[in-house]
Amino acid sequence: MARAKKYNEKEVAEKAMNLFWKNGYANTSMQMLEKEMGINKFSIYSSFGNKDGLFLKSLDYYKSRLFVLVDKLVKSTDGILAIKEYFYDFVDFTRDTKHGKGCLVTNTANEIGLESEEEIPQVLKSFTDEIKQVFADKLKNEGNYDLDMIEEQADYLLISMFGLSSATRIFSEEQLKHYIENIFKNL
Amino acid sequence: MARAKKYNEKEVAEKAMNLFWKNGYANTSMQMLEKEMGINKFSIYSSFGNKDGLFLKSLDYYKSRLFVLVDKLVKSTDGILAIKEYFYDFVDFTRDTKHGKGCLVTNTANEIGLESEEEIPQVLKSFTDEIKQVFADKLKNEGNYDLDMIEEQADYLLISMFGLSSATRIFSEEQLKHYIENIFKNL
DNA sequence: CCTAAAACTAAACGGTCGTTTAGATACGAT
DNA sequence: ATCGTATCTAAACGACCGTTTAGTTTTAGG
Repeated sequence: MARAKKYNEKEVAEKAMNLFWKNGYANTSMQMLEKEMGINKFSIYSSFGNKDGLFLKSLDYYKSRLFVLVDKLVKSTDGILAIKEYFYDFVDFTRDTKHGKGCLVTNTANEIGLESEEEIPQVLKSFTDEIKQVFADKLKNEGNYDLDMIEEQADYLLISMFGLSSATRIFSEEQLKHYIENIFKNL
Repeated sequence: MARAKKYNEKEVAEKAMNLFWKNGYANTSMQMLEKEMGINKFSIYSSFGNKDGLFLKSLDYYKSRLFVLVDKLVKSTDGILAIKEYFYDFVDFTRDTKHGKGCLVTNTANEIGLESEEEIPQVLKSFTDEIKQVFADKLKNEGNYDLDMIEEQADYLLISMFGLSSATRIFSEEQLKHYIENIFKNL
């Protein structure tokens, strides 16, 4: 042992996440991160390896924040109504930040895709799969759907979430409300 | 008059569009464009001014391609069914390319936003406004909606198009079908 | 044919990217 | 107290970015 770190890795990772969230992966440079995180590039590299490593840690932190909403959904007994509430919670979640920049996961999926075998796309893919599974489980509890129908509706809800995420960056609260109400009109 | 250009501006702009479409705005470099368009950087700059100018011309060309579908929608007498068909046409349109990269307009909107006063976001904004207006007109012809309802449903359809555009990059033909069918189930 | 202007090629510009390195500094362990 | 090691600062790395420039080639008009 020699010298102790002056910064907390969780804290600086959170700051990094906010910058990635606001600007996207490619448009967030190490120089900007250096400034925002308040530590030197050397420290960033020694703590997180490289830019991808830092982004993965940022994603971790983002997911843990989002899981508060997901957990509420999982634990609810309200069935489809709980999914609708999750959509509204998600809008509030994106509005919570100064920047109205949608969802870090969906933004990154739109930016770099989900198809590559690289680690970041894989993490994104497994997250969206997880969300879809939660939707499917909720629909299962509803009872009045056969298995094919559940798969179909879960896809519908997941894609609608992608739309909602884009929409939070562009459309007004009122327009988002109309969108959500229409999504659940026939479920 | 001195020397004549060896290339056709429309042709090279189309090639540029395909590269922008595949890779996004920021991730398409002038070097890549030089190679794809088959002409020197000097020629690109003398024909299009700069990267933004080239992108705007690419957007022009893209819109003219997409307007084939929009025109069909405008001229149709099938009301809401025509909008649904437009959604399916749009999926085919994105599938027409080797790369399954969604819609150049929505991709760019997701990448750089619609809020800045710069020319590119303004062009994107006016295009999405135009599409929304087409949706609204179709709904008007349907007769059984009041004006508030039309505004609301047009927003719903436009945001659904954003979702569909993202979805074409990630989900299967079958999943997209489920999504579209669900969108129009209650209209 | 000659000339002048436009289109071409290729190299270089300054700036920023992600990443690395050299050297100064601080501090727990002996 | 001092030594060894981990953390810090700050500068530099090569690569690529969008853009410009200098110099050559082509060709229409007089």
